[in-house]
Amino acid sequence: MKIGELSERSGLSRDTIRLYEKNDLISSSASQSETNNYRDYSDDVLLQLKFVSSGREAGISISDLRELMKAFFGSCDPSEAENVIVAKTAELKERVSQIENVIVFLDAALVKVREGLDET
Amino acid sequence: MKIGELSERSGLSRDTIRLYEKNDLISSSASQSETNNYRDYSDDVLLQLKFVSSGREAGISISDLRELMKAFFGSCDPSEAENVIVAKTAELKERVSQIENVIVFLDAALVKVREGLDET
DNA sequence: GAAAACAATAGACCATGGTCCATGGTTTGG
DNA sequence: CCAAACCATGGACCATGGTCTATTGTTTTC
Repeated sequence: MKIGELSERSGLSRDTIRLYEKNDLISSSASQSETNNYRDYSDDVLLQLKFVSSGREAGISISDLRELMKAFFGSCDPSEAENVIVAKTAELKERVSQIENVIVFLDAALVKVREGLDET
Repeated sequence: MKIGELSERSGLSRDTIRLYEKNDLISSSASQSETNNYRDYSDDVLLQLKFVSSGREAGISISDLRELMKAFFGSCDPSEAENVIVAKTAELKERVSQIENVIVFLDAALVKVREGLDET
């Protein structure tokens, strides 16, 4: 499919898709036509973009995602892929626990605020 | 205390502290001395910075943190503070679940990678 | 076949979150 | 008293992640 359809189906702008491609998160091939230089994207790319955008929403950087994509889909050796995935999983879990710490703090603050409300 | 000590004790650079102060995450008072324009930071600020930096590490933006700091320490009315805290808590929980989705994906990928390793 | 819609490329632009540097003033230690 | 260490201010600079624009070329569609 061409970038327009991919954009439509992925919910990402053309610009963002091109940015991701430039950063090696996805790849494409030249279209069959000899008269243009349009890029052709496979259906797989759609799945990859879904992963990428959920990763971005979760706060994972593009360069981290590039490593992960390489581990998943690239042809690098599986034991290195394993290392990357294990490492990133650990990072993400650390991140979750950081956020949960903040949530705990917020919960405590909420209790205090509500006590203040009661007294008023 | 002066900014140097605060920097030392908080683990944040002077520049970062000044950035946070400019963004109203913390505040300071003029020093007693009439001959300089140094700022003076209370011990409370140290706690606030601890919260801010853990929030930053958890990926919370400065402007979001500003709202939270206002809710905690500011003099805005408690019911609005409650709203802010509840809203931010919900956002953070959403973020956690996004990250956990990615982790699930990574776990599945890991299994596949390991199967691949076994076969080799 | 002409206009509208689409594509590629490059570069400008923007916000965010920091760091670094230059300047000039202040304080502190020896 | 003098140098070293500290402070404030402002602006430059950087990376990241993305959007917007202009230009030029290609397809679609009527």
